[in-house]
Amino acid sequence: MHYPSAWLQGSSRGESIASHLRLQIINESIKPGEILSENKVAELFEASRSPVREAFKLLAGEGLIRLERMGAVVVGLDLTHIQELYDVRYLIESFAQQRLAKRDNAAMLVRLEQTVDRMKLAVKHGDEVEFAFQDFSFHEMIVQEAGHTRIWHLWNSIRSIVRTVMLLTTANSFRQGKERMEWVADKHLTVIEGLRSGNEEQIAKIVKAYFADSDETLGRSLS
Amino acid sequence: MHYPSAWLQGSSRGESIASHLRLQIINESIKPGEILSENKVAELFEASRSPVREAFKLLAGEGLIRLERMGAVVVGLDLTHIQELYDVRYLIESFAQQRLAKRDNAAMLVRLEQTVDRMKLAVKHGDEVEFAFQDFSFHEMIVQEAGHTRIWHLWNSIRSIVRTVMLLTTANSFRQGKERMEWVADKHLTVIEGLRSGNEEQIAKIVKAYFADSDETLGRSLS
DNA sequence: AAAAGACAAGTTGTATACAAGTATTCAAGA
DNA sequence: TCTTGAATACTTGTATACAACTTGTCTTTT
Repeated sequence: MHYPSAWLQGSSRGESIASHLRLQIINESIKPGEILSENKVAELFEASRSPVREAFKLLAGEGLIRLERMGAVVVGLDLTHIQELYDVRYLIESFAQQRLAKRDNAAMLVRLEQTVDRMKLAVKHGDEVEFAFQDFSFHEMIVQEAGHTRIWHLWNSIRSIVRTVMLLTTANSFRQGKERMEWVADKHLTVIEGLRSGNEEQIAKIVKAYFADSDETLGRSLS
Repeated sequence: MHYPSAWLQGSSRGESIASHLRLQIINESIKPGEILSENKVAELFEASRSPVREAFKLLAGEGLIRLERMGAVVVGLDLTHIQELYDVRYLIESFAQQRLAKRDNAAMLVRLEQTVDRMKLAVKHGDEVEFAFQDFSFHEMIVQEAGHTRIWHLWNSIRSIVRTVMLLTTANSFRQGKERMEWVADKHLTVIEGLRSGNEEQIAKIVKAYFADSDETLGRSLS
């Protein structure tokens, strides 16, 4: 499995290398405990140390590797870590949605619906990568629209990992059939309904249910 | 005002430059809208572009500057942004404390009490920098002890900013007299009491009160 | 006078070079 | 056989070099 090249548009060599390594680490093609050196990785990607160094800094900031005196130690993302990632996503997204509850979201809701439509289209075409992309966009849009600088930066700090995890789990979920994916897409409609209601308690309930389901989906896709 | 050199122990030239720039940006010695170029900053710090580049990446990740094609644009931290920072701190810390509620925290509580003692000693000696350091350590300890990898990384992503903001606001608060600082130190004791009780609702109430107070302190120190 | 185009200065992204420090290995001696 | 020590190879952090691109200015042309 390769990182979708379309997702690398406009990114530097360093970010590109980071994306490939990130996928392989989460993928466990590169295993926890392994030691990466700037020189070896540079040779592997046929690049110089500069962009590799940038990639290492990015991955270290995401906690996927740990920079030490002699080599970068791969930390990896086991199931526990992924569940922790969902904890954080829940924290960020419920904050964002509570903030949106008070506003007029008409324009955003239209775009969210369009996104869900694209998800369903992706199911029809059997296009996993497109589905993952739209799923990601859906959640990112909510966080962005909340208009909270710091929350947005928190999201940015896990953005790449979330995108990659979504790519992998979506690929797994697709193997459970199209009905399952339809169900996943429909789950997003409940979120839209919540936001449309503008009722804070109802939104809280829906977001909670959403991530409880996601957690269950996660367990299912990795067993 | 300079960044305390003791806080730079073990950090690379790049992190060091980042710390100095960070202080000046939050300080508004460097104003929003200004454009920094790698070459000029390198010359200023008598370093090469490599560490400056690293510093820019760090500051961009923290949202203090925005990397563009031609130069880095200073974003800065106005009062609104700082309040947003407190929102995030509240989010992180209440999550961490809720997690701690279920555990046995005897050892940690001792260390927290020691930290508060050091804060009071710092007040006695009129040592602002030491106070800020202990205050910072207090909150970092709580997040770390929660033992949640992802929350820890969220904290890491705002760590440097929080530290610097604390340094500046503490310096301001000191001008309001020692009684005020004693009061700030005592506030931390209520947090310890909460954690000792192990009661989730009580903890929630205390953390909420703590950050409400901090927000008020913030307004006071910047007006 | 105004517009268009070429040129010059400055910027980043990447590659390479160098220096300081660390781990490993291998050999020699107890 | 085990320990000790020196040498070697490899690591990162920083400095410098180069290429591609952007921007603003100045000249030339209409």
